Amino acid sequence: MTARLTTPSYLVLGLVDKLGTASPYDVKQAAANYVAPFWSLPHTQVYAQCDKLVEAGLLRQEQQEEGRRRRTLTVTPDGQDALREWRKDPAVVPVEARDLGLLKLFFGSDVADIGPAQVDHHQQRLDEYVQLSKTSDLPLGVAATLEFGMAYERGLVAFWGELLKSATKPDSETPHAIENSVRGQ
Amino acid sequence: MTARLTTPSYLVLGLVDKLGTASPYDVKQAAANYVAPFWSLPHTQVYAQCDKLVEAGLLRQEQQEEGRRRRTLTVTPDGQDALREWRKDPAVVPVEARDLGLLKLFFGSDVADIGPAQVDHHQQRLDEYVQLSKTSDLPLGVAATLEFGMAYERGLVAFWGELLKSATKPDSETPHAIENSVRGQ
DNA sequence: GGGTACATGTAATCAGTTACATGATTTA
DNA sequence: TAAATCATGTAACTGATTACATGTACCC
Repeated sequence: MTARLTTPSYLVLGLVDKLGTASPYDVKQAAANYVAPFWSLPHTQVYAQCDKLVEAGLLRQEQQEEGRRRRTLTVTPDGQDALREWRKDPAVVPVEARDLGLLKLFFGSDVADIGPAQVDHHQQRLDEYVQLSKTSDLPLGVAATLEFGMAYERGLVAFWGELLKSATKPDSETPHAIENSVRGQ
Repeated sequence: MTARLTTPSYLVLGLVDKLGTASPYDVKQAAANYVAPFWSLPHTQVYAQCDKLVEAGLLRQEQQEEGRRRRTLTVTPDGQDALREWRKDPAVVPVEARDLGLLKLFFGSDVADIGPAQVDHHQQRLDEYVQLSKTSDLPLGVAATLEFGMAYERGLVAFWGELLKSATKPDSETPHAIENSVRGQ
């Protein structure tokens, strides 16, 4: 209880909970596979958070004395409580887009310069999500976040695509053309 | 040239450029008014970046010796070059959503617990953007980012709203219901 | 036997936030 | 003249990244 828990803490705690029993490495893998697109963290963070959670009594740890000295982590009852509390807490933390492309656009970048790469990028991510969403038996929450991801990428593909279109036809450069296209997507 | 420039550096540089001549305080104000919703930074950051940019020769600084010791900043030709380069660079830096609500959803939060606050929050931000977008004579880039912001908030209102709807009618809890509603927005 | 992926860490650094601090103008 | 806001900073901290390091198991 000494150390304050941050979102990455709960991310690790939640993943261990999801996995049942897991080594930090398993957590790292799970993070890379499931949450990476919308909340990634390097393996050093995973290890750091595991230590913190063990110290706080939210994770129980057993370590092999030999060989790879693999650690095995399990969520303790205290950990379960903490996780339940966290899940229930409706407090909204405002998120900032912090999109570099958007910022450049704000500062007057030429859409012809940066637009095409944006479209490519978001189309590619969209394709990945669509592929992932075809996996059967996804838990509801996971499916929902994937749906969100797809809607988001679709929106961005449309946003940049539409900007490009109106940039090449300078006479139709009205903001409303953009708005409608994004909304309509 | 010694210190590496980060996105906040360019944000400050870009704002000074936009303002023509500005004190760090002006930059702080401009940041709060224009870019805050999607890329905010505290005033200490503004001052730190100004120092860095002056040292790098991208900003020129004149300081009053008396009174409020106000600093006046202008973008140097080198600064203009750096800014132009930056604006042109199409490199895409992937953004992570890092949305706490989404993460909780991923870990199985009950939509009834966290959904309503999400809807309220995003609706409120949407209203703010709509209000802002009514300002006349917005530069094209600014208008475009605002349009993006509105599309984003609209999407999130729809996303959580739809989740809430399907959560209360358990028999229609198919992912497709969610997908269609978000997409259709 | 040698390369690759597994698994785990440490140490240094850094960007960014929070808290604290202060004096200068303006306005009621 | 007192309060509010203007304008500028310093210092401490901390969450997180980057770079470095190392030994284990598996597969060809």
